[in-house]
Amino acid sequence: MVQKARKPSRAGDAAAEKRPRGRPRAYDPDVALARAADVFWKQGYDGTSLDDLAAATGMNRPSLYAAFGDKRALYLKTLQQYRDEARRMSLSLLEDKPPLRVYLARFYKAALDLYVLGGARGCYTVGTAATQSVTDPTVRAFVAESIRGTDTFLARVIAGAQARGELARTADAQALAQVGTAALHTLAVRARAGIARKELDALAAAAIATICGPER
Amino acid sequence: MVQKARKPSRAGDAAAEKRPRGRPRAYDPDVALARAADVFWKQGYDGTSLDDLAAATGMNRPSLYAAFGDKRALYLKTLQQYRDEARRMSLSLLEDKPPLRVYLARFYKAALDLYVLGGARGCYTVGTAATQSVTDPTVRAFVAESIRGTDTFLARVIAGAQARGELARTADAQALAQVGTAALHTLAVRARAGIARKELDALAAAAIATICGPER
DNA sequence: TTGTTTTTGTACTGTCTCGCACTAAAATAG
DNA sequence: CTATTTTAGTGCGAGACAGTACAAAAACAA
Repeated sequence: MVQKARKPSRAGDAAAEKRPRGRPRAYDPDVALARAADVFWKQGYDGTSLDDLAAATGMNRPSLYAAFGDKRALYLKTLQQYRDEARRMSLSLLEDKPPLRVYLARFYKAALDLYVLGGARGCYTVGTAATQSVTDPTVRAFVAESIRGTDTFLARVIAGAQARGELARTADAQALAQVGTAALHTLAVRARAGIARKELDALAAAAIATICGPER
Repeated sequence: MVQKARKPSRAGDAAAEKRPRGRPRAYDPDVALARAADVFWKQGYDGTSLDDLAAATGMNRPSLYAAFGDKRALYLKTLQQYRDEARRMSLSLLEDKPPLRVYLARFYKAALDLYVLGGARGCYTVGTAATQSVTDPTVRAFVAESIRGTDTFLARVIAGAQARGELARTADAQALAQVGTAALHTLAVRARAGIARKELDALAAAAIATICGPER
């Protein structure tokens, strides 16, 4: 699975902004990073060799080192990219200010779409980083931050809905957010265990009902 | 960390039932299995070498092979042992037929005691098997069975409490059990992320409140 | 063309790793 | 005391792996 080589762009190329001096790269760093993440996602950090990564990205080892540093540095970059993308997505689903119930449905659907893409792989962070977390303090801190980030993001969304009168004023937004995160985690684990999408959807619906109350 | 050598038992040994013919083993298979699990638990499956396992068990590689087969077979045995032990524990906490609220408090306390033992390592299955789950169908099936086992076990416990009048008759035991499992999963992940015990305890308490209703 | 710059691709080194063959040791049986 | 049985422990060969040195290639500059 080789990356499509960028054709040698001549002078009149469309989006070609001032090509730098030497031989042009044969790969797109962002695409390569995503391909590398795919491999880590499936095989885990320790289960992935540099040859696996080279094969997946279409790059050879020296190019990998030059572009991303060693295996660990590359992995950390994929984690970062994953989290950035997830946050961007979470925010974009909020743009038209939907009711909480609608938003959560979108949120879990988007997550599950990602979790079952190309086989049962679950959440990238839960499925691979959690394993490394014990031996690598940097990864551990990253995972902890990610989880807290999800908690506080959901808490903010839920508090907003509460302010709009969608939830009882007595409800504890913080606690409900943790229920939401817990649901995400169990979905992440269950998806990686190969449990069917239908069941996962039902679980997500149940979580939404727990947070928002039974459907009217 | 070498295993204590069993002293050469003479004829009048207490629990010595008919020693077999050849040279006696220098290790206890169950202890060795537990030590091996400790290493996998911390470093993950792929992150653990046979030398690591040999060092941890005090056995050498040929003895490991003779006793447990190859690395994968050994890992599967540790998974089995972990699940058996977890189930045994879950049942033993139920022996004096405590109220649901009390039982769940014990249940999560026991889980967390295990999850933070010797550093932040979380749940063995979630923390290590989930990673292997994608590439190893046997592990995947095992993880799925374990999760379903937890679901149905908690459902049975909750339904029992419901029958005793501890929960509203309208409550959905199945759904509440999934909340309970989800809480366990988020605790497993969070523990492995190094989140403090105090926070984990609070999360467990919140989960219990969600299942049983606010404390009276 | 010729030189400069940057990337690509090959090849190499030392280390780790698995799995097994083979020898040494520790026990029992007779 | 010798033979037999079972395990312990050493050591080896084949292969995987990470990381790097070095030469070839592809672009631009002049």
